[in-house]
Amino acid sequence: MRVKWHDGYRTFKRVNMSDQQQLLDTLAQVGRALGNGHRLALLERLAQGEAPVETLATTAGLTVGNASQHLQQLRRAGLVTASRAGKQMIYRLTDERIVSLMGLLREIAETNLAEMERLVGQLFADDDAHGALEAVTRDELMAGLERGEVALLDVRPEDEYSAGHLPEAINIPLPVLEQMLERLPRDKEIVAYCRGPYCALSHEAVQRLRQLGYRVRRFEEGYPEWKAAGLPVA
Amino acid sequence: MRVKWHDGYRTFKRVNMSDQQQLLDTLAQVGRALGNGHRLALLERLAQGEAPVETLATTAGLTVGNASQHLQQLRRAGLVTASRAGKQMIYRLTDERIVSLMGLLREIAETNLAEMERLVGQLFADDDAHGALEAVTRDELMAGLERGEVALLDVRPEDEYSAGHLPEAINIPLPVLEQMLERLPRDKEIVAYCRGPYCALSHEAVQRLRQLGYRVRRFEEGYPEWKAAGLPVA
DNA sequence: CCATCATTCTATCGTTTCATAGAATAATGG
DNA sequence: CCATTATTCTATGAAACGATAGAATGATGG
Repeated sequence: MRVKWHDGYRTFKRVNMSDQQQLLDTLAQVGRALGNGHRLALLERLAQGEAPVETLATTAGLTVGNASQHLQQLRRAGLVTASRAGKQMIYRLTDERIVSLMGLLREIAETNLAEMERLVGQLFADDDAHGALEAVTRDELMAGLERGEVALLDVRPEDEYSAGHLPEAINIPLPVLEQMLERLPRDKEIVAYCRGPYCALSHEAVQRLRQLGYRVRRFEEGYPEWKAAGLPVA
Repeated sequence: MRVKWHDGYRTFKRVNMSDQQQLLDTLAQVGRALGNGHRLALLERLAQGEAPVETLATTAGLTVGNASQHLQQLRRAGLVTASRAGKQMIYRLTDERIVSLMGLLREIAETNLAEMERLVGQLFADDDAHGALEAVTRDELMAGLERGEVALLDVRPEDEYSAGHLPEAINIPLPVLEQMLERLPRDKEIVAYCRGPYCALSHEAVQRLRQLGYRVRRFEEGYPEWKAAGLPVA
């Protein structure tokens, strides 16, 4: 029973292999897809919404060719699909649960890896320097919105915002923040969010706005987590 | 800022790398740990309960030396910890959530990989041959136990059973199944379970018991999933 | 202290992964 | 049909991974 597979090596190894081990090997293929920082960056971008290769390459800081290769690998692992739209190939996540998978991976890593704690600490160091800027939790945010006490600020690029965002959120991409301050109300607390817990955009936005005298905090999650939790999006 | 790391290559690459990418790279380390079938087999065994290296090596079908290396890798990824007990090193999962992580990985793979479907189909082919032997769901099982209509059979090796098992379960390791039939009631339906959805032990047990005329089905999950769901264990 | 047992460490070899550059393919608009 | 644009494919070299065998370490029990 020689099963045709992606390459000769595996074909050889899989001969006479228990169903069990074959299943685990196939699962491992999915694990391997998560085993590279650049691919995780691509997945994080895809969690914001579908996108063509060039966009993905740019946000992940890769050459187009290299990004394409990583995307093929994600495709073989069943994590993304692609469809053609004119000259462009549009990639998207196959499954809403992939966001949960990455979230769980993150939580486990944060709990059990010292290195992780160090890096997260570093990411939050600037916040602390400005005086205990705790991130806003989901419940807090929802309560604040309910009472009309907070304004939501989405600092992601415009294309990610328009692919989906939190209800009522105002979009000011970080690079043009200072040029569009008139969009922000001065009488409410501002809560900034971006791509997820590790996305630096909202950290940066909070720092810059505080320097300008705004009352502003960071939402501890991002758009993908909000959406994956089944909460309403626009 | 040259951070000391596991090897020279990474140290070099990480210079001037964004916090962002460093975090994703560290996460990727956890992903990579899940990217090998043998390591997944080790994790599956560890989900049954802590064990020394030799036991782990045997159940995963590895040499002791090789198993040790894989375990080091899992340790570096923060997925397992080890402690010495006399001459032996006892390994265990660091976190209950790792079972959920593997479950989610499995669900996503099953939905999105054709190869996965094929292999699962193969695993279930024998059941179907004997006439639509649907696996028992968790709810069904709980209802059946409640009404006292089913007897639970744990076909895992004795050491895994004694590390924890479903309440009221009778343990008959598969290799000695025929020698211990007197432990099984003949007036109830028997539900067999083992290590998890892909574990072949309960499949095999069901086939052999049906040949002997027992009314018997398979539980669709295993001990780790039951425990991870917060249900009572003995 | 020595012999034993369990495990880890080290060196090695073959295979795989990753990034790069450049060729090939596919759709579009003249 | 040709030039352009977007993407994928192919070949290459450097680094990492995985399995093996044998040496080294660490705890135990005489």
